[in-house]
Amino acid sequence: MEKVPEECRVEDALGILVGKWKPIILLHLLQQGTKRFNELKRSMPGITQKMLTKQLRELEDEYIIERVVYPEVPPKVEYSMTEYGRSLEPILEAMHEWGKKHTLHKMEKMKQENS
Amino acid sequence: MEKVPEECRVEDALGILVGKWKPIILLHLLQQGTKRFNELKRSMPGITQKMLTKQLRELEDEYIIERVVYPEVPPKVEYSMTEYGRSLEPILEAMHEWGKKHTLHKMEKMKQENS
DNA sequence: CTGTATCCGCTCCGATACTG
DNA sequence: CAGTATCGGAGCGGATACAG
Repeated sequence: MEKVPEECRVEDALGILVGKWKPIILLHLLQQGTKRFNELKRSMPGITQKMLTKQLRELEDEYIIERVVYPEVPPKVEYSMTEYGRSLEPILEAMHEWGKKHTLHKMEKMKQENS
Repeated sequence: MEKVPEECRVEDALGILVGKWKPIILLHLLQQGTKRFNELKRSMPGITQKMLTKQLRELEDEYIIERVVYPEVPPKVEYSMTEYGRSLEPILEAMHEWGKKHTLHKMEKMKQENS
């Protein structure tokens, strides 16, 4: 119960999840642990190297994922969720569940309107 | 326990929350119930009429908020959360809490890196 | 009071080519 | 293998003017 509404921090979480490929990247890393750059790329048909790199960098900058470079030839880079990043999992799960329901809910509503 | 990863619906929820002013609009309507267009506008310094209209329409299209027009002169339009829209509240709350922690977490990390 | 209509800069994202 | 560089289109959001 607050007299003065606390400042809204929803955007801080939102900003991290926003990006065409970020939720799916996080899903892969959460479900399958450590993955190499090309493994991720192969598991996301349609993504370009540029976009994968960009989204991974942004998640890394927020300490959500970790990037480990192995100084080998050919190069090998592994990505994984940080312990901290895993704290997003309940939110992603909640959004996924809500999203599923919403898809159905919207179909219902639109059927009603077109009758 | 699923063999085949279920299709990701995080985006469906994400898409609804994305928009520069949407979280703050939802916050106002959740905390303060029904509000008129200009009440909302006054409570969001910086927003333009065009943007407020646009974001409200998008939320309405997703059945998250309800728009009631009173056929008066001057016009009177009231906005409120739908019952359905309120199902987003736990997610918004979770994102808000996570966002607060993230702000602190990031400050810590950046302090470490600059030392 | 509650909107529309325009114009316009900016960022996101895709396509493509190149590199160590 | 894992990137970087460049170009270009599309859409978001701001400023401003107009309308019922």
